[in-house]
Amino acid sequence: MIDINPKQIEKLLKRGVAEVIVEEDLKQKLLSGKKLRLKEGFDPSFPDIHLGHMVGLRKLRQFQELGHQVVLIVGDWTAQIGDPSGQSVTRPMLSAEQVKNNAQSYMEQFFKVVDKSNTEVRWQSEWFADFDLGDVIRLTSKFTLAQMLAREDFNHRYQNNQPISITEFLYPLLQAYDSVAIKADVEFGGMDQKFNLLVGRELQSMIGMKPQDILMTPLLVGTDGTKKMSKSLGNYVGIADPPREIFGKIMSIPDDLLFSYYELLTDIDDKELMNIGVALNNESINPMELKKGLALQIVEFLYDNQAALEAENHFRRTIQEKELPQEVEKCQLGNQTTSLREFILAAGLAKSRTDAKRLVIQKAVEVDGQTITDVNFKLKPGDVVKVGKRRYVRCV
RNA sequence: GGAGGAGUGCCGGAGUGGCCAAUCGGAGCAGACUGUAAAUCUGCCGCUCGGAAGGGCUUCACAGGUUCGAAUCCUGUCUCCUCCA
Repeated sequence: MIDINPKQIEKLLKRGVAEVIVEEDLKQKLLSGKKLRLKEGFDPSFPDIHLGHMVGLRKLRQFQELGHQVVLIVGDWTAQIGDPSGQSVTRPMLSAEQVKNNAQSYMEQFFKVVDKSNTEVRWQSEWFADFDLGDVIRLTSKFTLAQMLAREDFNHRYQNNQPISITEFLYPLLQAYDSVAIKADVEFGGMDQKFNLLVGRELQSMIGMKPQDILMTPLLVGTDGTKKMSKSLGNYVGIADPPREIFGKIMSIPDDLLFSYYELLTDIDDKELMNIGVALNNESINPMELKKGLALQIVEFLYDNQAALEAENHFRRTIQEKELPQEVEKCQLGNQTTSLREFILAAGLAKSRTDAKRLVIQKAVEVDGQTITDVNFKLKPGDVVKVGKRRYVRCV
């Protein structure tokens, strides 16, 4: 039932793992043949999962394949506080209503990566609904301000006279209590979760439970190549994005990111991974080709082979060969909108008349393959207007 | 309860009476180039008229006021932060 192949286990604990606490302990647990409860929590404050989350989810999936049990915690309470991790400002509270809606769509995406049949979904409200003030006081009394300030982001904010709300201190405590409630053996999370994860260990042992081990995955750098992937920074590739978009976004990552993306987001074996590293270093391969391979694999994983090939094809035609895409959006050519500028505006290709004019003057507009710099250029039905690198509209 | 500080364009953040639609950085958009929607370089980046030069309009929390003239000064309001208690 439970796979205890030491080689396999060794591999899982190495590739794409930032840190394990306590490594030796976790190894023993995995070798024991016991079915482990793998905790993963999420806050339904943002309903979208991106590739950054996928790094951890893939790890979960791999452990699942050894036969272990994933316990997914829906943080319907913590979401209302907002995770302070990595934040430099206080988060606004969400309504219980919003949280419910987000959780649903979040899970749909979650199970694109993690095996649903082997996952137990638990809502925090199962145990927090009955929490009364006494419980809260008992829970908070176990921790000190010094402990909280040991945490870097709190400390930073404190030093800089930035506000920290009391509820934010509650966040790690609630998350820790989840581990108690579901008797977690291992908790998964990104490196930015370290503090929260450690509090879970602490609380468990205070209560006389064997503390969970912690497996942290590295933070994936976003498509901008500098900051961690995050929705609010806009440098993300969403798991639910359509295939073409995923493909395109992958193609736009800086070359430097290629290796880590391969390492964290694909299943290619370690040997092949090393080869890629070498090839990148001595420039014996065109990074573009590697990027295509990466994009293919990711789209295939999230959709299927056919979608991946289609997306690649689309990329090659429209971007590399600058061909017209097969289906082009249409826009009605009204009396008022026969001039190029008006049409661009009406078709939603520019946000204002000034903006439309700017595009034309900057040589960003082509009509039937000809660059046009005259804003008053008269369009006729059938003309295809191209704005920028990849936006096309046909006049009707 | 008291003292002090802050609110500027998508974000960060200059600017303390005219030279300000407002420096700079980031994001974004575009062009060139390229082995790529990478990197690099260049331009743009409130609305509007104009091919352009240039003009008009609405902006610097909100509402009033002083002034020939205000993001900048005054009054009030709202919001936020810090410190003391």
